[in-house]
Amino acid sequence: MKLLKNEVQHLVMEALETLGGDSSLVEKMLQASREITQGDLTLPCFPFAKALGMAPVAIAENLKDAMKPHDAVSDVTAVNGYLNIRASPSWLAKQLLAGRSRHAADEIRTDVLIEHTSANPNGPFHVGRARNAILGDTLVRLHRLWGNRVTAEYYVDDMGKQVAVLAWALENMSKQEVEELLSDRDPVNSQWMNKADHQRVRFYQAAQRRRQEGSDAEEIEKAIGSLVHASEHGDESVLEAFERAYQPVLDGMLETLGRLGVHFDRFTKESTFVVNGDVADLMEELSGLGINGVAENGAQYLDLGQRGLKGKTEFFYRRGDGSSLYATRDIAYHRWKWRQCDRLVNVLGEDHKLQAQQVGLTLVELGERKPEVMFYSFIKLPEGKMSTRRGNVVFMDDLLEEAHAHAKEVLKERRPELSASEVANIAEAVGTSAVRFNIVNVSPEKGFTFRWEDALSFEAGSAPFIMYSHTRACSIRRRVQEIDPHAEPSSSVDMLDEDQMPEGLVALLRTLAVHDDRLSKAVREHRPNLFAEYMLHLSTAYNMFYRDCYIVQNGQINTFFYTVSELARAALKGGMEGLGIVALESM
RNA sequence: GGGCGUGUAGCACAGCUGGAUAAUGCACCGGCCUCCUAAGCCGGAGAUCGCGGGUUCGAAUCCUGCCACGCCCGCCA
Repeated sequence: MKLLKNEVQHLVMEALETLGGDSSLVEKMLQASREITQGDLTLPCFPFAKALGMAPVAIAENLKDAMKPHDAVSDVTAVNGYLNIRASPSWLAKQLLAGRSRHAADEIRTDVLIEHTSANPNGPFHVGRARNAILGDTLVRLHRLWGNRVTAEYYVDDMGKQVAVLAWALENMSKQEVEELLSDRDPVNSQWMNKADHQRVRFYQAAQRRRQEGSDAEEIEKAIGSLVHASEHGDESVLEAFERAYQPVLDGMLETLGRLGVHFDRFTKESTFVVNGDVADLMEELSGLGINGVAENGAQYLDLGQRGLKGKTEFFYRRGDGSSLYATRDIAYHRWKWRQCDRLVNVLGEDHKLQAQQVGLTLVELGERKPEVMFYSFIKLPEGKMSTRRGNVVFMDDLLEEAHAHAKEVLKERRPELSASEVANIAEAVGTSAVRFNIVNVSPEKGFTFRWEDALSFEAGSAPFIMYSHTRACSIRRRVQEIDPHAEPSSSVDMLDEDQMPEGLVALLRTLAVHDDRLSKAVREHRPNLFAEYMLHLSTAYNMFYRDCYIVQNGQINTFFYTVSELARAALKGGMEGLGIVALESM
């Protein structure tokens, strides 16, 4: 609790100095209490024992007695060698009501560029890719909640083999031929028949099959090879043909993502840096580096082993034919990105770890900084790995439909009086929010197994749980305004005496007070799950407050409670937006 | 074979820059709707923190060995 720490750290330091202890350690050691029931800040006294020649238990006791009283502190205790400091709830309330709980502006807000998703535009968005989009978009939103200026960027892979296969198939195969080749597979869900990503992926899949099994596989390979070659040398007519092939697919994917609340500020095409010459310039510059090496056929690489890379140390950036590689273009892209931000973050699957290291080391070699990377591990199905080729994928479009349908069922049972359009609206919000939360709630580097029952769970620990708390706060506001249309939250209200404050109120005040502590950590360490956890705590705290503190009773409005409720409502709403959960006012 | 990551109640997940009785949810058991929405609240039970060593006053947390799982080790993207 930084709010409290700012206030009392010097008191703890002074108390420690009276015992002759090294107060410079206090800054680091005075930390949020692990046992929330014990207090808000805790100083473990063990590290001071040796220097003071005193038992930790005695140090804690002495510190307790030496601490000067302060408005912000309601209680200081010494337990088992820990000095526990509890914030005064009424002091907390005053700070919160006066808007002083936000971290000070000394924690700089910056320009951040976050690249995420960047999936190849060759087919519908599936759940396996969802982690990138949802984590990335959440990170974007959390940075914005914190106050940073953010550009969310999608790097479009508009050249190379995958797009070439798609373009070739659309040019050279008929719809009928495609369906014949794929006759052993499930047909396109009729609901998505007219969605270009679902339509065109069939061409891609059929072409893949012909490339592998067809009698003319060799010729096809040749044709595709020449397209790839042309695109890599910046042939604009080929690149334009590619774009005509993938753009409708990308649009379909973005429609799906939009339904999840995932949006981008900018799309940057990979070919940009080939066409504008940046890649050629870059390769020229790389070839002049001391760690440059040349293979027999003229291909070039950097020996990153000399810069500490383990395992395979040769990093190839130029083929024997002189063309660039994906990673080379990525480096050109990164230099371009660095010219427009202070902080650069990439969201990447764990399969990109080596490549990210190569790109990072090369950037350093060129005098640039490494980007920050949020890695996540893949989503798998209970049956095993997801694979487009084997056809065991869950499309995001289908998941969202399921989630919507499930929410609708729940809703019909709970709120039979709602109209069809209200039901549709709420079900969509609940369904998409639940899907997002299910993914964002787990730590990115942990493996994730997609289970329908988890994705569609609406109970405690889910997005609807948070949404529900928020609607309660909204409902209360509506009631207050019905009673008195001019009712306003007020920062100058009579508060309850500290000893009369109910448990739920105190819990809520304490939770609101640590909002920025948790947000700043989530943003700094790119760990959205930490903030998701906070939002669950906040919702629980609001529910306790709701239980203990009647804002409207016998037609009378309790302005203090109402003010606290409104603070919580704002925090809930802001936090929900930060997580991409739809903040409904009624559900 | 080498590199990186993960391993915490039946399941899922937090805590990991060393500190108290390892937090939370699901499932399980028991209570709460004449009272601001019960998608809620209260209580109960459930954990050799993968296994073995080491460092330390103190280890889920740090070091080391082993085991299991994932990812990578293309002049692919």
